[in-house]
Order: sequence, then C-alpha cells, then structure tokens
Amino acid sequence: MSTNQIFIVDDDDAIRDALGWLFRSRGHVARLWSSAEALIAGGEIGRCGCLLLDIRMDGMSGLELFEWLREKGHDVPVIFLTGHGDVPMAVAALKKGAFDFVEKPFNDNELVDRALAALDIHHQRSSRQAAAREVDERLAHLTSRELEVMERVLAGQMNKVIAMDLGVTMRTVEVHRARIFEKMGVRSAVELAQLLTARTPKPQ
Amino acid sequence: MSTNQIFIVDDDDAIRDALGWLFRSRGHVARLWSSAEALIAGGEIGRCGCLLLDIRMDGMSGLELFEWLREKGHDVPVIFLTGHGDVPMAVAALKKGAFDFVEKPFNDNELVDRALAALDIHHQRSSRQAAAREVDERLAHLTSRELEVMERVLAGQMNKVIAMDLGVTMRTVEVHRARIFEKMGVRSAVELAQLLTARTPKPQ
DNA sequence: TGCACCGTTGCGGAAATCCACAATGGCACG
DNA sequence: CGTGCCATTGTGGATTTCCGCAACGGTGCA
Repeated sequence: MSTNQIFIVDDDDAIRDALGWLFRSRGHVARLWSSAEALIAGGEIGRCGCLLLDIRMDGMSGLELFEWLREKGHDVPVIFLTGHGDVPMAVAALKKGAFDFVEKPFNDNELVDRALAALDIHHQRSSRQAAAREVDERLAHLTSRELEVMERVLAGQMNKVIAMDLGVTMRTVEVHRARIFEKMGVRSAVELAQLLTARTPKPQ
Repeated sequence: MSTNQIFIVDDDDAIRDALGWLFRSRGHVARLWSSAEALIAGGEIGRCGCLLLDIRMDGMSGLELFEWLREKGHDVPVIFLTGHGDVPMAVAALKKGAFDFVEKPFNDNELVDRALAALDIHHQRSSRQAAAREVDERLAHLTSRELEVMERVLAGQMNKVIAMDLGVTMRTVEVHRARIFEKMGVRSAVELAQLLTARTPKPQ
C-alpha cells in the first residue's frame, strides 16, 4: 500500500512547515497543503493515510473539510489541530468520528505517536474496506434473478422450496446457485454466508 | 427491559439533586449516588441504562469508576460531567469509549437530549449483547469434539473430509453435525455460519 | 440478422446429506 | 456397580445437492 502518507493542512506557513519537518525528520512521508480547497483540488486524497487538519482556516474550515470527506465516502482518520479549541468543539469533533483532537502548542512526540496510531487504524480499515469492495464488486455481477435465489439460499431454504417460491424448477435454482457460487468465488453456501455476514456495516 | 434508568454520580449534593429533579421532572427514572464507591456497593449497576458521572470526586474519581466498569465488562454509555475540564481530558475520555463529555454549567435540554441518546444506544448494544450471550451460552454446551467438527463445517469442509481429518467415520461426523445444529438451534450450516460470523466482536 | 447473455427446463447419474434404529466402549460420579 | 454422558460405528433408505450435456425462447446490441 502507498497510503501511509501523512497529509497536513494548515494555512499557517510556519506551523505547516514545522509539521512537515517534524514528520519527515522521523522518516515519514508528509504532504503539505495550505488550504482545504487546495487539498481537494489536488485530487490525491486517495493516497492519504492520515490527515492533520487545522480547524480554523480561511475559506473552508477543517471541520467543513472533514464533513466533505465523510460525504464523499473517504474515511481517513483525521487529527484536528487547534489553537483556540474548547471542550464542546473537541467533543463534537470526536463524536462525529474524528480520530483525535490536539491543541496547539502540541508535544512533538505525542503528536507523532497519535499520527502513527491513526495510520495504523487506517491500514486496518482499508484492508477491511478492500475486502468489502471486493465483495460488492462481485455482487454487482449477479443478475437480479441470482440475487433473489441468493437471498433465499442465505435464508437456509432448500432448492426445492426456493423453486416453489419463485415458481420455477429445481433445476433452474441449481443453475442459479452454481453461478452464484462461481461469481462470488465461494464453494459452498457456508462460505457465502460468511462473506456476506462479515460485510455488514459495523455500528458504533 | 428495566435498564432505562439514568444513574447519576456526583458528590455535590446540590448538583446531584438538581440533576435528579431535571430528569424526573421529565418523566425519566433517575437514581442518585454520592460517590463511585456507593454506586459499586449498591450492586445495581446492571440496571443502569446510562451513567452521568462527575469526573472530580473525593475518593474514586469518575474516570476511575469508568475504568473499573470497563474492566468488569459493563459497557454502559457514560456521560462525564466536569466543572474544570480541559480539552485533553475530554479527548482522552472519549477515546477511551466515553459516550459524551459535558462541561458544567450545562444546558438542561441539551444534557437531557444527550442522556436520552445514550439510553438509546445502550438499548441497541444490550440487545446485540443479549444475542451474543445467547450464542455463547449455546456454544458452551458443545463438547470439545463437537467444536472440532463445527470448526471444520464452518470452513466449508465436507463430512467426508472432516471424517478423514479427524480419523473417524463419516457417520460419526454426521452425528456430531446433527447435535451441533440441534444444540445451536439452527437447521443448516448456513444459519450456523451467520450466527457465528455476526457474533464476532466489532472493531473501531 | 447474428451474437451474447439470461432464464429456463429436462435427463440422468454421481456424490453428499439427513435420519431412524441400534449398538459398543470409555469415563466419571455416587 | 449402576447411571449418565460422550464418542464412536453400522445399516439402509429417503432426500438433496451437484453437474455435464443438451436445448429453447427472449432481449438487446452491432
């Protein structure tokens, strides 16, 4: 994976450069952006493994960028940086899913540790997501009829029942079933169930 | 369920009573405790649906009580209340799994809303946990041999293979398999897979 | 019109599963 | 020693699944 880059967005040149220097001096890959708009325009958000985001910026704020990323489906771990943060703001940010919230001035070592932790969970997430995408990709190749059959297979229904249910022959169900397994890359209904049950979006 | 009680722990009599009045006047069930120790001694944590916890208290602090609950396996949603909270403290509490972090003085309506939200997710959690416990309970009744067979059934192995693998006859595997289904309350390997795949502890 | 894909079905056989009935041996507990 | 639980196996049959081979009709696109 090449998504272990640390993206830093801050409109204060001095802080931005200091952050860049901090991470680079320790062997990490850091990319710097002077505004949320610049980051978005860059179109390289996909390479981001962890995002350090100044909350207060001219133009689009850190919080707004965060919301924007969420809507776009990017769930990169975000660490907010703030000079004048208060408790309610921090709480709101974390409850919305921010990974961390750090006040300036920050402790160098601590910030690096947190960023690395963020990278870590990003890797965990992205591997899970890759698997989920893989499954979705395969699901997309199923015909609507196959989906109907699959649904019933997952409900534990026997081919006979499914056939009655759909008003077709057992043979037809068998064919669909075989194609489903083939397309989904599994070799039994059990594997299929595991694949799809694991894919379920996780709650809080 | 009778776990929609709001537990309030604060060593300041005035605040505690005010909180009790606040929730009760709106029709909610609130229980008051003047210290973490008293709450623990009461032995009624199981009835708790949501916990409002003052961070700074004589004796065991709110944070300590929170940790204690975590260790005991109680994961009631906790809302911390604090008079002199700072951002790092709030961030730490939330990252450890607190549900919310509110500064005093608080806005009555907002606090109630948050407590109700906490109750809500507690209900979601507890129904999930009940299901998980149910499954664990059933798993506990499986013999070690049955577990070995189940493991292989979930791996999608055919009875024939499992038999070879364990050095027994197919017939034996069939019997184990039947008992597994019976004990687990399912009627097919698919249902079993769903039961156990869903049970998996969810990550962040 | 020809090709590709989909849904459908039939035939027939191999393989696997499910099950009732029946039984043996080991082990632990009282 | 009896009772209960567990693992094990057998027989035999009903049911179900899995598959290759073959085919037909519809739809949509080039």
